Amino acid sequence: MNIENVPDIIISRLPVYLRALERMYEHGTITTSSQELGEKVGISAAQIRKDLSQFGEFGKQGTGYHIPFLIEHLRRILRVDHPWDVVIVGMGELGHAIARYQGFSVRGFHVVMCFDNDPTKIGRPVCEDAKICDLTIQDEKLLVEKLAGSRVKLAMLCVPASIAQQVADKLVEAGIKGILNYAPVNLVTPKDVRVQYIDPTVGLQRMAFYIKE
Amino acid sequence: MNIENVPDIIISRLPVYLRALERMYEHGTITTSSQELGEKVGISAAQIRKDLSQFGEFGKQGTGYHIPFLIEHLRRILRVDHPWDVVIVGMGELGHAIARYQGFSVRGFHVVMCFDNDPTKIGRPVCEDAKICDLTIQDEKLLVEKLAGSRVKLAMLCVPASIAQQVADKLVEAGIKGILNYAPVNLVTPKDVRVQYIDPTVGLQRMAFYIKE
DNA sequence: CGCCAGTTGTGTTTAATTGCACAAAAAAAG
DNA sequence: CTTTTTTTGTGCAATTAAACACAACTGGCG
Repeated sequence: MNIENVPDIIISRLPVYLRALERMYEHGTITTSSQELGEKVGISAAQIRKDLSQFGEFGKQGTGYHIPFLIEHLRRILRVDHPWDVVIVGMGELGHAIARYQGFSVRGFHVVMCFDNDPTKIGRPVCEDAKICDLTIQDEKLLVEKLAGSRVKLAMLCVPASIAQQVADKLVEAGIKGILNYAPVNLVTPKDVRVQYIDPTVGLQRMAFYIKE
Repeated sequence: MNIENVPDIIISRLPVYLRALERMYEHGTITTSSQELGEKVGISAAQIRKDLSQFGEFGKQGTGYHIPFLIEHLRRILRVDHPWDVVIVGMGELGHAIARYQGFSVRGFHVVMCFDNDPTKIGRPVCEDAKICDLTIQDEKLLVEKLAGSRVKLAMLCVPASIAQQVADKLVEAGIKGILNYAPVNLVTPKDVRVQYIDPTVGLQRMAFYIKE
């Protein structure tokens, strides 16, 4: 039950459990079993019980798990029981789409600043409709300055692959501890700075392997 | 060297190797070692050698790997040595952004049809500028009909979570074998239909766990 | 040509992950 | 109140994945 050295593979499943539980709760379900949850997320019941048991005893024999209780604990474990501020670097098509997307905010991640290195973009509003997003694109040169001392620890990286590493280095310098990297390159970072990769093509290629006709 | 039962975890790394190799090749490098490649992708050299050895002997002692040769073989293994047609279902903000995004096409995945169930969207062009994307949004009701008998085997699912499963069922019925799912729900599919999940929030939550102050 | 530095492919060992199975507890049924 | 059913948490076994280590091969150089 030492939360410090829980293997990452277990951590990686918790958001999936949380997502499914939140969904069930929205649908009015207040109790579930490892079996039922397992069917929803495609993971064996034993696996789920073992994963959860790393952090405490949340279930009750004969009954299962009380959903709101488990949600609360998972959020606390993942440290998403409070909202997080996030910045976006690289305001191309993708950066704009992400900034406008409402889904992050709903799930507790607030975009608070946007940066780009293109002088023609700097100073422009991210979105015409200020109700959707009232941010202004800032100069990437000011990144370190603006972030140092702020509480922002998470960034989404949407710059071209060719400059992703150097921008990542700046993010590290600015005290960022987690980078959601949309650029199709692996990043090298100090080990206290985590990177999560989002490359749809990798997913497509991986599936293509299995399609035989 | 029986390609059929190579573990999925190995397959999942191949696109990452391929991506790095293509990048190196674009930069004019024509030879690399497992050591060097490992540093680029953050995976041990031994792991890379063992992964590749599942499919044949591509390297040469003393020299390493000839990059274009290895790229060619990885593409053949992953079956991305020819382009793939893909459809998008759900033309909200996200679906539009994906349809306009040029990156898929560059890496061999061509968007050939777009569907939505909203009558006000059906018949509209995906993009004002036909040079970027000259597709028209089609009625989701026609999905099965249009796809059956076509060679399309891959789909990107961008509909709201609430209807994702039922649309996925239709995709399965239409003969789709791989779904890139952007909806934040797990999908249940027959085991010959693969699903890859893209949920940025999961990545953010996973990183949030490690940020302690 | 012979030696050295570099590098692969793989057999073997070690570590990590998952699956199994069951006692213990709770609730439901009789 | 007793029995049956349900379901958890967990020790142990089995499986899977990763790391290690080295023989075998290659190319370069004196």
